[in-house]
Amino acid sequence: MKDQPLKNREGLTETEFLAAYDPNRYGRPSVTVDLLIFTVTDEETGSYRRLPGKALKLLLVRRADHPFLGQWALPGGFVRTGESLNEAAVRELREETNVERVYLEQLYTWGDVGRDPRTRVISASYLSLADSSCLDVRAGSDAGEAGWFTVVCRLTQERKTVTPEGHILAKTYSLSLRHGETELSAEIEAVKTVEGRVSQTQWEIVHSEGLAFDHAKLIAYAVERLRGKIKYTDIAFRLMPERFTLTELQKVYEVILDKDLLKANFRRKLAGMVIETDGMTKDGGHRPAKLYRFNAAWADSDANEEGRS
Amino acid sequence: MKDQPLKNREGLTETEFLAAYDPNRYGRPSVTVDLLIFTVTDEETGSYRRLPGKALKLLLVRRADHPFLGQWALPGGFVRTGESLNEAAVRELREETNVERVYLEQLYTWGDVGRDPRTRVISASYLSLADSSCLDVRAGSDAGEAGWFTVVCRLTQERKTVTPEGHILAKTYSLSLRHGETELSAEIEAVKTVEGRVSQTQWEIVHSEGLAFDHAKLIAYAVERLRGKIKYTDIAFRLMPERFTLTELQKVYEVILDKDLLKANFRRKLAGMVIETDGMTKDGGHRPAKLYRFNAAWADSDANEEGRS
DNA sequence: ATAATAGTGTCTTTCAGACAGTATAGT
DNA sequence: ACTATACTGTCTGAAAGACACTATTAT
Repeated sequence: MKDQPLKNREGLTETEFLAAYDPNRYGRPSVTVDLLIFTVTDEETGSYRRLPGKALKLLLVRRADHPFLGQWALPGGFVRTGESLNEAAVRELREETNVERVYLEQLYTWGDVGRDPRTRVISASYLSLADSSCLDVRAGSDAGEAGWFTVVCRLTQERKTVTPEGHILAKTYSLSLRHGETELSAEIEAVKTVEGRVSQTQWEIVHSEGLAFDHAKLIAYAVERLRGKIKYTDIAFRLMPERFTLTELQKVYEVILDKDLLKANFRRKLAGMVIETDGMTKDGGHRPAKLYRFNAAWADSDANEEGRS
Repeated sequence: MKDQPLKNREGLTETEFLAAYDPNRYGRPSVTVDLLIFTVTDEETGSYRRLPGKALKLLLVRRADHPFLGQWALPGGFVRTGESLNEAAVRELREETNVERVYLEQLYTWGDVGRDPRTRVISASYLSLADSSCLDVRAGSDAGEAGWFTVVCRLTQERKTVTPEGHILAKTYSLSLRHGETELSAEIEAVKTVEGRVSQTQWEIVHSEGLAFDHAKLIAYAVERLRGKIKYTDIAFRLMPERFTLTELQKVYEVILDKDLLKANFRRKLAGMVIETDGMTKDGGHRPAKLYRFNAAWADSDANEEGRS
């Protein structure tokens, strides 16, 4: 607004100030992005003229170095100086899966001290969803082993304690990840405390086996979030191929929500989000189904999304 | 699982590896927390026996140094080495407002390059809500001026463009912040792009006057989030005093949502969240109202809260 | 015919929205 | 009586949940 440069208390102009600025005045943590890349695959039922089931899969990589050598971790890496947080997430995603144009959304940033034994690390977690037919399932040009793990995350306990000033709601999730012979498991608790006019939610790992860092927590959090958002947004379609039957779509919802839905109601609810194509399935032993595609003109009500919050 | 220590490719055990680890191998950005501290205050209507109106207020501090010297910014600061992200937010909140036990929730982490001219800065934004009667309104033991700004954030334009492969939904918000003679204004766009099976939302500042950094974006995002959450959680009560009338509560909803609500419906919807007390208002020229308090046993359905998503 | 899936019709309950009405203090 | 607020009753229509029913293919 003024043409003559402002000076601060030391009498420096902004240019002078910036030239003298020492970026190391405050300790600097390392910042990483961690990716939760989910997809849904068909699982053969084997038996005669039955439709394949669906499984929710998550990509994990095996750690080839300390710390947590040999354990499984979420793909991710350090944010570089010249790239934004989102760009780092896109880069890591491409490095791990060779896909680029898929759904990617920032979830939560984890910043506890001691999360990483090497140094102070703050990690922004990103949720990514992809159609399995677009993915090289032998993922990872990156070094080391990678694998798609079948995810089962189940609410196993819900405790509510009423206190004089409020209540405590503790939910325990058991998380199980399977890939071939490898089975990882963990138990995570989400504790919500309401006390007077204050409330707070905390996620804690009760126990974790085979998973590196605090990644069990990040996974449980992401699954919960996925479950929440699938109810009121169109994210499920990010997991579908171009054309699909309504039964396939319903199975995707069911595997994510970990519960069965009623067919008639499901179809009514999703009617506006899909468009009938002229294709039909013509496989085996039963009535063929119409193929649908996503109605890209459908607009959800939620503005707060970061490709949400 | 094994008692004999694992060694990596260089033959180092974990202890050896950690001792040799160079934390500066990757560039380290600075990390800050930025606080969006909202409260609701009474605004005198002046005129005869009328109830006071309500205003949504946000705490801003005036920058006493470069960059953006003299402009207004969100309170916040660097995360220290020994404290978690949440702890840093709690500390900054205390430093700015002398309150500690209030609602605090992580919102989103902003990591664009060039957000801060000093150095690479990544900022986790936190939403805080407090009852104005708990706050020292002359906020800030911290150096410099601070002020509670009346927030008006209004959706001024909504453009939907249908493309062959999807659609683009652009929402323009006009943000206005007033505190005494000072008036800050900005225009922010939230652009959601749906293209085939990919979607993405981006927030951009169209113009910003008097607000430092990209804080206009953080504010618009927080207001949108607050509007979203007030509909399905109990956060509104974090802004209320111990006892309140239903009309007061309704006015808080109205000032946040920036629209009028129908009384009968509002009361029906909130009936389960409040408990009648035996108090009554006994002020002026009209029928007295019952006083209510928050029903702390009320449980919202949303697990995904930090301190949701 | 039968197995297995595809797809529809409709009843009930719940809830949001709209509106009209009654009640009660101070002056 | 009048003003300004407090509070209630009820109609409507949309959406969610539950369930029963019909349709169509390959073998």
